[in-house]
Amino acid sequence: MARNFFVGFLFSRMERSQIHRVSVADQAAGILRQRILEGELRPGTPLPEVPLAESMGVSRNTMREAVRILSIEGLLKRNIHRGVAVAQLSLRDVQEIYHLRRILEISAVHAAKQSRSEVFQELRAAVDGYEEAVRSRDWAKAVSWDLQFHTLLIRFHGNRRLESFYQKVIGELRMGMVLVDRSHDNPGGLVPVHRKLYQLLLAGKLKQCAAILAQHLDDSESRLGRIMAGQRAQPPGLKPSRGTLARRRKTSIRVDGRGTSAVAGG
Amino acid sequence: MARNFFVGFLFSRMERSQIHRVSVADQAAGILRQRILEGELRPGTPLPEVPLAESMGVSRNTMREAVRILSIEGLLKRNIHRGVAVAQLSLRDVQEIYHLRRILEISAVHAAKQSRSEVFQELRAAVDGYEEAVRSRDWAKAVSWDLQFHTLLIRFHGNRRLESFYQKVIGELRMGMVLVDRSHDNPGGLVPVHRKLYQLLLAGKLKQCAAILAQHLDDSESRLGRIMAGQRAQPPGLKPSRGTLARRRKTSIRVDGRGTSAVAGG
DNA sequence: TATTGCTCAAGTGTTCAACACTTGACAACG
DNA sequence: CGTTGTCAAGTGTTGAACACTTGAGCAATA
Repeated sequence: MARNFFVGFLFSRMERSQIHRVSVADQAAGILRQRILEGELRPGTPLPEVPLAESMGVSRNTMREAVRILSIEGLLKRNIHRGVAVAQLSLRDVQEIYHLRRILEISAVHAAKQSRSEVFQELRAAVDGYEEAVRSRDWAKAVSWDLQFHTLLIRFHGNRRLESFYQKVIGELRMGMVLVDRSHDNPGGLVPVHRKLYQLLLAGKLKQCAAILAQHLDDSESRLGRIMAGQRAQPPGLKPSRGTLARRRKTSIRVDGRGTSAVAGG
Repeated sequence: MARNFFVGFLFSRMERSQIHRVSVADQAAGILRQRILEGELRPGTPLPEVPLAESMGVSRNTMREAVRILSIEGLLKRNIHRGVAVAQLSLRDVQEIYHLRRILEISAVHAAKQSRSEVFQELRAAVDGYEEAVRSRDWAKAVSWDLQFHTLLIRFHGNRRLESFYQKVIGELRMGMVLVDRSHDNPGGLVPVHRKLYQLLLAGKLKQCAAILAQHLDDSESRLGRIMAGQRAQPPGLKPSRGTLARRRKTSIRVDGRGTSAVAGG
């Protein structure tokens, strides 16, 4: 018994989660998620099961599990017997998501006082990283730091379920943002706002911080809404609606997306 | 064209959703979900894939899809290579869930004014149904009406994502509640509170309503917490912890659960 | 005695091949 | 011009198969 105590002490820091033990389906879902979130697979892109599975070197059943995961997350849309496609955010979706962000982030700011300081350190890092990314004109990274900042706000709630839900919602939003052409947008202007939010938070001026955050979210929403409205009317001579799923030709999946994607932060 | 108009008119009431077009995996997940939520399958119950699939007459792959769905919903817990089991709520989980309910329901009450009256009708029906169920001592139905009332509150947000998230969370809570023995609890006392909430809502006294709701949620949480704490110490002569998954013997699944389950409302 | 190593059964993770069914497109037809 | 077959492509589902992990029992060992 005494020996067991020492053994337990010595090995108490070994983390079980370090051991690479994730199912193939989860890994496939992860890869696909990354491709979608990075804009390699644009919204609306159909994803036939067989070539998709082959392109990743997994079986069709395993790929179906992966697809199931992502469709529950909202990144893919399944139409029964008609296949899956990368989900497309409507304007109403964007409104819903920003409505959620207002509820969750603002209440998070109000709950910020009793929290520990580690979150503040990470917030500071997010602001600095954001600024650095904008300075080097790395927009993909800038968006990441931007959303990271807001995700950290949610941490003030100290609620795992809420965090994962928020993460999922932000994922959807990010997917919707990839269709925004970077030339239309300059996310660099949002750095001062984030810095201001951080300073107010640090000073404990929560009401003021919440007010500015609300304004910030309103601005972001209307900006994204405008861009999406313009984007939707972009193909000038075409019919406005081609149905939800464009019928796929015999093309294999375009692993090369290489779009000029990304950037319209929040 | 004119013909098409008439045809469209004649068939406009035929609902696409009526046509039985749900995948088998979804149906299996639905059945399993129902069994869990009704307490037929208690928290901690291991669910081996093969007999489970056979008991529903579906293939193992299909059942794996169903299991995947429910594990994402949080109703099942998957341990890799060790099988799945009905999830068990910890006290921390309960705290988290009630924290969420406070955030979501109270802000919903505050957003209640600009909403339509149809929600009020349904709220009224929920209160009446609750009272009726308590009068006839049908506790399962009483819990349903109780949770239905709170779900309707969320409708004031008018946010589909939020509604489905709340639904999921309530599902988890309900699963946790099935281990509460009905003899320890009398949910009938909560009818007046619900009626009061409804009346305040109808009168537009939102702040007062929110205050009572907060109190109500606090009470429910501490009540459930007390019961769970007592429940956890229930098996007196046994070791307190047998690991997360009790190792299964060669028994087939007990399709007959027949526990004296349910009832500790919110 | 406590530890180590071995074996074995049970169960999960994953793949593969097959078939039924649905869908959309195209051509033949009235 | 609208309707009706026909057909290929793709999904939904099944069943069997095999590799691998896990836990438990049992013997060998120091």
